[in-house]
Amino acid sequence: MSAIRLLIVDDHPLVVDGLSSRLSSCDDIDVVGVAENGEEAIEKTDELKPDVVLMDINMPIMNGIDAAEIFNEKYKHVKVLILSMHDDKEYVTNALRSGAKGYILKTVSSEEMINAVRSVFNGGIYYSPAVSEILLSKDTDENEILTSREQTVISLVAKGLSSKKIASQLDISVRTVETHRRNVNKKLNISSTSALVRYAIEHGLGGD
Amino acid sequence: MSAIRLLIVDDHPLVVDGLSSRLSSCDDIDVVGVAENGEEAIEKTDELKPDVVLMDINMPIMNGIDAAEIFNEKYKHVKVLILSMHDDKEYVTNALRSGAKGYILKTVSSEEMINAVRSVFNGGIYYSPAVSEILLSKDTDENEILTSREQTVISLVAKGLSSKKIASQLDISVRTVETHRRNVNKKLNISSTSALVRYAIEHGLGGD
DNA sequence: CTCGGTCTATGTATTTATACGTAGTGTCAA
DNA sequence: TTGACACTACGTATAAATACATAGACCGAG
Repeated sequence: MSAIRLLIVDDHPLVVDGLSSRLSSCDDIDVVGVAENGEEAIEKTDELKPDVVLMDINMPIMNGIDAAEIFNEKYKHVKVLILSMHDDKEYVTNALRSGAKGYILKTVSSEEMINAVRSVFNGGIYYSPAVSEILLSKDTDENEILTSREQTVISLVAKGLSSKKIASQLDISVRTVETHRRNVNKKLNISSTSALVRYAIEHGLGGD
Repeated sequence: MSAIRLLIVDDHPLVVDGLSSRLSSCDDIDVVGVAENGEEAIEKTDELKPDVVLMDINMPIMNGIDAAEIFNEKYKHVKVLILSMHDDKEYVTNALRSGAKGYILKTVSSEEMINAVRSVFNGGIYYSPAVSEILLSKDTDENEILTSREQTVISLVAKGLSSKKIASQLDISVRTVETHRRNVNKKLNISSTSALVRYAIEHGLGGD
């Protein structure tokens, strides 16, 4: 049985080098290449023919989610395993929606990461325990109780716009913006702009 | 000549493991231990006797800056090398102010990281080229035009405290807090709390 | 000693945000 | 058709923030 051909995609050379180094002691995993962003990973796939792509999300030029979608379209045999620091349900569900076969956090041990690579190679879907917990959580993700419009508004708040400017941009009245803010505050049990900005940034609604 | 005793401090096991693995091929560097936060690093120092501590900034329980300050007080012979993803001048200057002998970004190659470890061990101060550029930059970092007090105030704003609460905490009048806020807004050309919070978070003044 | 910078604080005025309440309109599913 | 939901918006009230201006006290450097 031949080794798993692994492509590592991360814009931090230290991370890449460390992973490569660590994996060099695995007989059944062969690091066939590295890439610094999603686009480069895709470009190298024909040449490198990876079985599994271990990929970060936040990268320049093309992020891991967009790349995973393309892999899912054009290279169905290539399994994407996301390696991310983000443990928000939002990120996890977006990744899986994009076709990734697994999601592990950067907090996991090397052993678990190696197990994850093996699992997805063998056709499984791998979530680290912490991620499983997030997905199975009975606690509804707060973003899911926010309407689309509310998310739009707080995203703009998080970009630093005042309610007046938001109203202008969305062509609605200031009073409507304030109502949306009030509704969000109530749903999330917060009562300051600061907390609202923080929430937005921490939940992928930072507006950037 | 004996090997450099290196202690790696990072809350991401994958990073730690990768670095250890990579460094295991260096004859002159001996990874004598790892720690997941600043406090643990300090606690292990008597036992492990590291020459150099390669340490991240953002970690639970005690961040790298606070830890570096303590190293600088209690273990002067131990050289702290910061390994961080943050390239803000603020982070760099805070780190160096805390006594760290070097600052490299997580974007550097393994070779450079190894060189950095050697440099600080040999008594030098090491900045990666990108960091040097930041420090030599003619562009004044906005944080540098904020007074210490102003930074304190906006840090608390970013933590979600109202001006009234900040006044109470700092034992000054609300009007003084407002004046500080106004001065900051003027210097940074912003005019909303949301933009202020965002600025603070993005420039290491998030108050966390 | 002088001067600049920082911190503190107040007067005045206006705008903005938070919060309670209410309700019309449109859409969609049952 | 009805009801639920989302979006829109206003009345009322209060608190908080923004902005302009001014100035005293203290400290440190020249």
